[in-house]
Amino acid sequence: MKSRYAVRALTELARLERSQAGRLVRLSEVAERRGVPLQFLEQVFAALRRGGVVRSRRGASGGYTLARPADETTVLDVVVALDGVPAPAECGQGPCDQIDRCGASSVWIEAQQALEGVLAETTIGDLLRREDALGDAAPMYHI
Amino acid sequence: MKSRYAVRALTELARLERSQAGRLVRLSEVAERRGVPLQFLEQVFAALRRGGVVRSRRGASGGYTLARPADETTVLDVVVALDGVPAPAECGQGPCDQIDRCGASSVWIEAQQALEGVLAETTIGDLLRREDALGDAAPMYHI
DNA sequence: CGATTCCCGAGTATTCCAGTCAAGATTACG
DNA sequence: CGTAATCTTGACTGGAATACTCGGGAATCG
Repeated sequence: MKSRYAVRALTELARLERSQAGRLVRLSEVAERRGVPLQFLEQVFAALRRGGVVRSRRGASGGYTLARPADETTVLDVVVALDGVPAPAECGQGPCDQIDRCGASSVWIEAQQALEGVLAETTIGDLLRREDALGDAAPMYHI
Repeated sequence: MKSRYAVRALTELARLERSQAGRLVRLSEVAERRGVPLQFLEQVFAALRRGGVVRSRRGASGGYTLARPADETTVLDVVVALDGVPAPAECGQGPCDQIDRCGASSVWIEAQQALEGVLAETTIGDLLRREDALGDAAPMYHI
């Protein structure tokens, strides 16, 4: 949920980085462009920093930058940094005791792996390119 | 979350149905075997009935039965009946306005489709067979 | 120094979820 | 018919998570 904000913000960050190489990007700039409350973004980016997705420098003319190139930063990295690893397959805790022998749990595990697969194969760079393509061409199709 | 209880309960229901053809299954029976609070199961099965997954008859010697054969009842059916269709890709509501043109949203849509794919390909019958296999063979591997 | 920017912890208002309670409706069977 | 068994419904609750907000503190640059 908050991952969605993060992904969009990171895409914007990647775009700004591309146009002004070297310079750090202010959070207020991103917040304004995407219409997200600044103080909420601060909280999100703090978590992203702890997760090693972005790096920061503070003080005047400080800001954020991607820790790795946009094409090596996956959406899964972002989700893990924010919401923790998605675990719809908690086995070994309360509900899974001797009675059912984890046969029913296998679906959730497979589902989780499928989900992680998609998230791990998509990078921020991909999204930036997709956004560029949409911006050039069509009017907006609200799915 | 509550889908997990439902899937396990339905697996148990399928097993009981298999052994006593024709007879309806009491919820209290399922609840006891899986150690789930009865009144919670009632609530879950009410939703399953509205979703067309199970059928019921009330009164003495009433109970529940699968609406379709176990091999034609998918896990996706269950999840949809309980939590509604999983929609990590809400587009057209608040957060997705003109600024980002849904380029970033494509990941969530793909993720959702991958997840639905897995859930739609697994049936209650599959799970029952998996559980049987585990019961025969190994001690329990808590994943 | 002082402006700018990130950083952090606490606070809040709302929403969601697991589980409970109590009473009503329907059927079976004697 | 009457009674017991069983499903059906709806409201309710306590706790957790979520989406923010606020206010101040710390680093860095000019």
